[in-house]
Amino acid sequence: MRNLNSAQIRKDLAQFGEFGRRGVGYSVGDLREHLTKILGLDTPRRVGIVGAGHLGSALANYRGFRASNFTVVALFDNDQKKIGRAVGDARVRVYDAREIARVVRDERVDVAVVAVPARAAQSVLNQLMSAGIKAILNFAPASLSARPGVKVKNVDLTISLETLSSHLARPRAVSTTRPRGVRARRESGESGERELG
Amino acid sequence: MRNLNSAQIRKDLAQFGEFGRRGVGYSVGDLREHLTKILGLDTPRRVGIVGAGHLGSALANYRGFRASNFTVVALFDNDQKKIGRAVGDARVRVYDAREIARVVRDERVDVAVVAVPARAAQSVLNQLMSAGIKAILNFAPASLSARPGVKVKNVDLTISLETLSSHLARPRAVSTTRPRGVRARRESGESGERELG
DNA sequence: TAGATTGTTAATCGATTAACAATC
DNA sequence: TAGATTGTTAATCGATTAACAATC
Repeated sequence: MRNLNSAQIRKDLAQFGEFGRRGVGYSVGDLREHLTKILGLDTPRRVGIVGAGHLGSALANYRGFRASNFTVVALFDNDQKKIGRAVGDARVRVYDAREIARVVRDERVDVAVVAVPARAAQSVLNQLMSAGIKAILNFAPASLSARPGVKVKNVDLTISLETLSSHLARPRAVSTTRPRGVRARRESGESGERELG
Repeated sequence: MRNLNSAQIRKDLAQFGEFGRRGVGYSVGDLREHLTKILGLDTPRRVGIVGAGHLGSALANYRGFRASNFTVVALFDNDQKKIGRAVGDARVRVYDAREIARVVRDERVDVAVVAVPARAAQSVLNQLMSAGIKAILNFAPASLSARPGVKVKNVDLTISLETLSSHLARPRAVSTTRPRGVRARRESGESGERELG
């Protein structure tokens, strides 16, 4: 966890303009509005999910989106048994994956999610790029190549677990209330070679 | 994307010991082995997933774990209809969530995944901590409080989408092959005020 | 004017890169 | 010895923090 201080926050905010008034402060409402806009969170986004398996279905029903500007407007699959059905509580129906281009246009999909098996992921990405999608969240454990101008963000669940694993491997990262004397310092291996101070 | 150079890699590696031989180089095999160990990826980890809904089921069947040291050994749910069943291709059966402590012990679970609705997440986390779990991956859109020594890593799918959204908001991040003359520089708003050089 | 808080410049700190001695 | 490549020190760069003038 990194700590911030007031100077840094003031400086960072000033990068984007003068939002505050000297001697008075910042207007919370205005600041929130500005930041939302800067981060591109003011525009509602329409999400299309490719793959109506467990993961795709979970995402279509994900409650975390409720408070955000993201709405899932389409699910795609190539399994005829799933096409036309609704998934869970989601209002959205499953479209044939061959109709990606048409549905993206009709439903004005902004952002796509790839939730298909790894072997199908690149092909799906290609279809999405052809359909004009510029922002894609990829859950498939595959490294995909996108053309310039298209942003692919990979969510690799293995990597998430691996960072936890390194925590288990190094229990010295655990916080302690023991005073940091010579002994503690030596154990943690922190710049013990500093001679002054 | 950050670039690394050889000096930095040498320095970083040297932090953990002398893995190379001057004049010769690094042994790829040895280096890989060392790094795997340093990152704590040498020990097989046994994963327990709480919540056998769409997300939990997706994770239990996630192919990305195949090449890793993670094995899903238990699924938990409080839905009697699910308990005792297998989920998808996964060999693992669903246990009663009330048995978390016992199963964690019997199955030697190292790492837990929380894939339950937000309202149940803190309570599940508490159970996992009581059972002695020290590393938890949380998918619920809730900010949980863990006691010191317990590492909770949150995977917030909304945040992942939001970073994509900011890409859509700022198309100037798109790479271009156009030579970076005065015009291009002014557009991208990069330190144009530098006067020397 | 006194007090408060921003925007901004100057000082500090840490991380990256360059340079080079040590080693094979 | 000449060539190559590491480990490590010195130089550079950028980011964070401190200080302060501008403003209300």
